[in-house]
Amino acid sequence: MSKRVGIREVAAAAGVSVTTVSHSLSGGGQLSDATRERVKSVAEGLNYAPNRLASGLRSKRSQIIGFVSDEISTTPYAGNVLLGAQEAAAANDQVLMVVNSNRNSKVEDLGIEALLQHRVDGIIYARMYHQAVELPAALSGIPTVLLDASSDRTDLSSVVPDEEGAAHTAMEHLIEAGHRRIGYLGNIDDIPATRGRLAGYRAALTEHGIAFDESLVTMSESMTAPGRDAASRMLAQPNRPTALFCFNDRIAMGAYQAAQLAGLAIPNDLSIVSIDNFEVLADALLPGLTSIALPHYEMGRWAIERLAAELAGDAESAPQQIRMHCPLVQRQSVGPPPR
Amino acid sequence: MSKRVGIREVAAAAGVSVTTVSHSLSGGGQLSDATRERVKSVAEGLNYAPNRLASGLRSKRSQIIGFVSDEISTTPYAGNVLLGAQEAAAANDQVLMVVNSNRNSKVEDLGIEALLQHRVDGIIYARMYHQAVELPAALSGIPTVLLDASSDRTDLSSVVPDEEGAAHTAMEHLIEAGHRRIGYLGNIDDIPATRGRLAGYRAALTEHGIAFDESLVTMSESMTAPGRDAASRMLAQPNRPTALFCFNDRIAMGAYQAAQLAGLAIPNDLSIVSIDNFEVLADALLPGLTSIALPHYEMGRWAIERLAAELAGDAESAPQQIRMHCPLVQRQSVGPPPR
DNA sequence: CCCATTCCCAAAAACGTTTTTGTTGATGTG
DNA sequence: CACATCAACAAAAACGTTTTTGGGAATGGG
Repeated sequence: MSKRVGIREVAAAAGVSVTTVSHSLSGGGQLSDATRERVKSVAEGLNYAPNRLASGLRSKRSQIIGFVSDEISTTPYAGNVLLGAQEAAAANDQVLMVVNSNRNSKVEDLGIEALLQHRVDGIIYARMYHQAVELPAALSGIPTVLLDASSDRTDLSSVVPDEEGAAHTAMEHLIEAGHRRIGYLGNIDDIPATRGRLAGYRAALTEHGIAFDESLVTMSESMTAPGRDAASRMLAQPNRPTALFCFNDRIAMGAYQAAQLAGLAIPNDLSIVSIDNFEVLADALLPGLTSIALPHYEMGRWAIERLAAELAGDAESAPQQIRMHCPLVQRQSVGPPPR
Repeated sequence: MSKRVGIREVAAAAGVSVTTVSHSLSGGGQLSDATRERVKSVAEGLNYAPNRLASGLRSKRSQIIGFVSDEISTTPYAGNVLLGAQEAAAANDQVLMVVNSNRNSKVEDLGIEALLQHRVDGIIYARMYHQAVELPAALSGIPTVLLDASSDRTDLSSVVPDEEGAAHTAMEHLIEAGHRRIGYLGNIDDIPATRGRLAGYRAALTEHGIAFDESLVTMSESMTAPGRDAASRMLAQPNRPTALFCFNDRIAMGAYQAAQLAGLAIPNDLSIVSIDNFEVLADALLPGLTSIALPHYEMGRWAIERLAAELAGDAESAPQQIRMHCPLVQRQSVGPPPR
């Protein structure tokens, strides 16, 4: 592995010009199939691999996709998004260059500038939870796809979880199990998930002819302790709900603790379903927490594939803003309502 | 932003040659400080930014660091490692290209090959938990630093957590709180952490003149359910321990559940400390779980900095294999032993 | 005052590809 | 048979830098 073999060595070995080698490998130009194949096998035999710096320089295609996210630590979501993106990229002969802003727009601009200097072909602009964003100016002029983020730009493709559908699925599951009095432990932040999940909750109730009851809805910070408090208050009500739909797994964990404090067994006395499918929590809880999964891996894949399509100019289809389905992951926290 | 300005535009604007521009910006060559400064300000004014593909092609320095890991999803550790690495890289004017093998060596080889084609300057070969690795052949010939991984290669730098020290710190904390009968809920896998943490447990006991007691040590899979079972068995013993040191947070969560089942309150009846500082769990548990943090962010930083030093040929210091300190993060799961 | 340094800077080559433009011999056409 | 067309390939230019080599003017020493 002392020195990588270049296109000229291949050309010499095959007895053709470098032009022919380049065309053979890229499928361009007009060559006889015979030479094309011969060159290919010679290249293979010499273990030739292109220098992407050189090819990118000339062809204006670096085969690098920039991935900028706001916050890569603190959540295990990032890993799945990245994994999906990377696997899809690999399938396209692309590779990911990642940059993290840590929620600092100065850092973000610097990171994007670095990506641009490296001539990334396009950028995935990702958030670690669904939110509305304003696109940084540095991104004008480069193909961009939004991931777990939405904006008012209709000229950009984006993918976010179907929040309303997720809540709806969760509620359907509880209703099918026989529950009619279902509490919602909601979130208080002004983010799309807050609105979407509440809407899904209400829609499912309406669909099944269940009246909406103010007293069955609370809003709190989406963390364990506030969730616990909210759940405790709700469970202390005279006509307590037989099931709780939680904004996310952390709140659900608080609900578990509240149930324990109230002496209620899950799922016999109380059913719980939530959103996140945060496996380390959901699997670890006793009993296992039934939860709606956010499609992080799939969003990662979709974003890359969409970007690839737009880069290919392929089927100059209009940009798409999609909301992705969120599947239910059943564990043991849901049962029929107590008699 | 229609067209990025190149070095020749800068040269023209400054009234010098491209050579001079290149030297001015890189600090090379011998130029008068006057021209150097003038060129710099002209470049700045024109908003010049180098094309890294071109500069890398000629200089053989792409300023890209490859990051290959075995498994980027499933754990939130990856994010912190990546964050540390990326921040350190940014400080060196480098950027990260990430590739994930998903534990598949074929995929790994392909990923490494892609990195090599992009002419990364060096590679961080990372694992998501401390383990011994055999270096893939593809990595011979490129500067490499191991992260959270150790090998028998003494010519490679590596950084891993100080497993024994971590266990020792945890034990010191319990012993200082007054505990003498301390159970260890260990792990069963054949990995460095298993050996190191057990060694740290024993060392701390010995240091404080506490006899090692077989019956206070169990080994189980490092997940919640097995941890719960192991803890239950241990707590059912006649002379039960007053504190538990857990291999990791998942087992600790099992211990919490076992304590609950046994009617023991934490920390009044039972103290618990573990290793991982897996915040989503540790913060969410009631009471908060005191845990030793694995220095993922710091390992990420160190690996990049070490790699940069080796790339610079800087202080041709020998490769270093270091074990990094793991700090204690106190929450509410430790108290004095019951009377 | 002449020659050798030294100080600045510019011209040209190089990096490894892709793309554009040329060239050659074969084939078809009227 | 002269000419246009075409297939198959090669030569050369180009991408935007960095590095190597060259060279003129100022400086210093004898």
